[in-house]
Amino acid sequence: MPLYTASSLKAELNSKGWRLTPQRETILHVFQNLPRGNHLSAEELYNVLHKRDEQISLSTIYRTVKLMARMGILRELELAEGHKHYELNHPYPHHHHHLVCVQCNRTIEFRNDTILKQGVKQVDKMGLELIDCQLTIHTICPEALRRGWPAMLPSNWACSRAIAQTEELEEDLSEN
Amino acid sequence: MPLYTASSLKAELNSKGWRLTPQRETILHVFQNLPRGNHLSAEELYNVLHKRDEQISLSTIYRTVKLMARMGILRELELAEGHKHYELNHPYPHHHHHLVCVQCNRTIEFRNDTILKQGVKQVDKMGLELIDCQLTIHTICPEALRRGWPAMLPSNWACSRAIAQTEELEEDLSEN
DNA sequence: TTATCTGCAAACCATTTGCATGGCT
DNA sequence: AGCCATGCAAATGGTTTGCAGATAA
Repeated sequence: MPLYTASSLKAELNSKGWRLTPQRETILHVFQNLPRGNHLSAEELYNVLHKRDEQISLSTIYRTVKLMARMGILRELELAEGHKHYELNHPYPHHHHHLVCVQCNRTIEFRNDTILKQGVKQVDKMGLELIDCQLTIHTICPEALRRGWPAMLPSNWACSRAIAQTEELEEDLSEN
Repeated sequence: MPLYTASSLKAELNSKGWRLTPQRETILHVFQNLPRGNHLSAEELYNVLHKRDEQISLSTIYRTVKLMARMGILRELELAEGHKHYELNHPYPHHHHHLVCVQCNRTIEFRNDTILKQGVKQVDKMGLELIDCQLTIHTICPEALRRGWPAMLPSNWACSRAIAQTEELEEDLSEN
């Protein structure tokens, strides 16, 4: 299931003059063990590591995560939360895309093989190499629509999904 | 050709309790008159307006551009340059997607009707409303590949496309 | 008239960077 | 040994926000 073992990661890094460090290996493992559908921001990754007493500096996290994204190991997601998220770049058939509500920022994953095929076709046509291919669909959820969206009332309005999301977050935080 | 006239924009804004201001009208016009394939960051838009002596504050630009993106009038692009770009959200058949080189950040537009169709299908299936649908393909250009990419040497390496891009930029700047 | 909008300046905050130390190969 | 990587702290820079005055509706 893991796409990379320590040694295959090492080989790929070394082939470019880079090194396999404990930090890089640890970070890869975190992503490999992340339940499918989850993605982490740099800070979230930092916190996950802290709980495990495997402390890695934020700088290193930012550097590693960007390196791995450029290598095609991770995928960089821009999902409207104001910061980037990362996840393993799964190949077919686990490759997927994202749908984001512009009001509540809730993200929904979906698979669609046709899109990946079109991406590959496009890249082939131009003689390029594909690193990542992601469709992002911006929508408004039904609840927001019902309330008369678009209405930008960030301080005193949120659709029920956004509220549910906030409550979930607060529960997570209070668990510690 | 323009998707919105002053009055249709006004109608859409007013229907949500918002207002048509000279600033909003001006900003829409800038995007409507932008050659197809161009996109502007907030700061670029600010500079364009300054040259025309139609000064609008950066805050207003940020607020307007975000509002219009949430309304579906503009599209927010994340093209790896470290800041967001905006362009008119053209409907079919002018709808398009982007391809970005992870080394030189050069962006190439391409059209692919199949992808938009899949996006619409996906959203319909879930009973949602589509605001925007954009495929972003990350690649490495042939020049970067030839030089042994991936190799992260930001200070002393750039593929010829990146250099060409820089030169273009410098020419643009020296024209004033 | 009143709620929205603008402009300004200050605040924010995710991300980057310089540098000295540490550690792969 | 030599070069790459890490950690820390400071800097960066795009974007947001509070507030008072201006202005659509």
